[in-house]
Amino acid sequence: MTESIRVVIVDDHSIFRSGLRADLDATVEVVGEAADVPSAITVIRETQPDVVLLDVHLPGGGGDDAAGGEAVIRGSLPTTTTFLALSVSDAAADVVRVIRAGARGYITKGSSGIEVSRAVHAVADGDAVFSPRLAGFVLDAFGAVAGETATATDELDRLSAREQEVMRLIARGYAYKEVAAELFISIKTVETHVSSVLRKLQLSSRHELTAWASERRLL
Amino acid sequence: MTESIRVVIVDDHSIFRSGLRADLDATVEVVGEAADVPSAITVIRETQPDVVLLDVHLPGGGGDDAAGGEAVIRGSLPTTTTFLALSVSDAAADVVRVIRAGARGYITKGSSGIEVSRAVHAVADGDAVFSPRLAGFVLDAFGAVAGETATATDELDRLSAREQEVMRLIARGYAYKEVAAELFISIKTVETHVSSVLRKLQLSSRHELTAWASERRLL
DNA sequence: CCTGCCATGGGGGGATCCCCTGAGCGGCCC
DNA sequence: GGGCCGCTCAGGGGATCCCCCCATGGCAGG
Repeated sequence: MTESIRVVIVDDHSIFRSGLRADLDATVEVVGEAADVPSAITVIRETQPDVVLLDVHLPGGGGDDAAGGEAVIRGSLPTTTTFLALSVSDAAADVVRVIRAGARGYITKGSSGIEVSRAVHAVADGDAVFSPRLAGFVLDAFGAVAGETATATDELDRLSAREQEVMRLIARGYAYKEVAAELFISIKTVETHVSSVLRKLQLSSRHELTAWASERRLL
Repeated sequence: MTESIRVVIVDDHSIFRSGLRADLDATVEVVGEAADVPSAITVIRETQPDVVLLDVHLPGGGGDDAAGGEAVIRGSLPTTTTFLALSVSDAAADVVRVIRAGARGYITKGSSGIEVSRAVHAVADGDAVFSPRLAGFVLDAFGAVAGETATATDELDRLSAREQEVMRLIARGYAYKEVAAELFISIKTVETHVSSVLRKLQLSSRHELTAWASERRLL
């Protein structure tokens, strides 16, 4: 940890590479640079850096899809390589794509050298790092994954245990007779339960019930 | 940024607080400590720290729900306060809960003082930081959010423009005649489109269609 | 003991869904 | 010009959905 961290900078602007190289502090050693995807792969293979600083808008992805770069680089290298994405953009689509391509962090180019150095250390340790404007987005998205499940409890416990069973099956698209077969009860009983569920949740059809359950991730 | 960052440590183990205070580097100034939720609120109000280092498993949440603490603290303070969660646990449920409570980062107690210092600086700048074991989890969850949206395009463009229109309305729970009124076409035409959609997507009912669209966040 | 809630079941009926067959019209491509 | 496809519309029919009425038995609370 006290040793310097070896990084490779991949960016198509040489001035930006120089600036980054100058601003990174003493604990980060730049062992290579590349301006495009093919040379990046070569440099990374040769130098085996701890972290790759990767510009999001690399040319070479082929046409308007200016961002196939990460995936290509990623797919051409051992998974042990760690990426930290640099971008002028804070668009949601860019963030998602880069993260899916395997980057462990995403910071904007407005960051100072000290901030970049800190982020480099963090991802070298395996941490995930996101710049301020992106952090909110990522956290919101993450929280949403399991989030609404919590608030649904309030309305959900107004249903009896049996009604909840029926509700889940109905919301998944089961027909009444399928629910009946699944729970070993009569179709008429299923109808009674569904009516109760719709009344208690103030819904008017099984379609709305599906949407309701879907929003709350009860499926 | 070159000034020291003022932090408050909230943890029910005094030895851990002392260790953390000793291990944090010179750029971080500990201006207060607390061992439980009520005193934490008081201390934070008085000292107005830049960052609050918060133990996840604080007692005082009331009974087995050992984690209501963050929400209580969070709800009692201005939203400008930034939280960094510390935990021995890397359970998914803990992470989700803490993030939803408003923490900007989550690191494990196995981290060194240097690592904690670095994380404190990061969240003070507005970054989001996650420890190695948690990073993978968070990134996976995040990627999943928008991941399926991308792959849905493949199946989605097999539908004609009109079919997609009808599909979206149907998936939202519109009745056939409502779709017909919305699109100024006959109910029979709607039926035809729905049949095509179901056939092309290999589904058998509008309920499954709702679930299909919901999973891909097309609503 | 009576009232309320829950789970179970039934009859009936109108609305809706889903599929079948069939058809006309306009555009695109070879 | 002749297929091929998409958009439009129609009739009919069986299955399903959702509501109305109703009843029985169990179980908890006032």
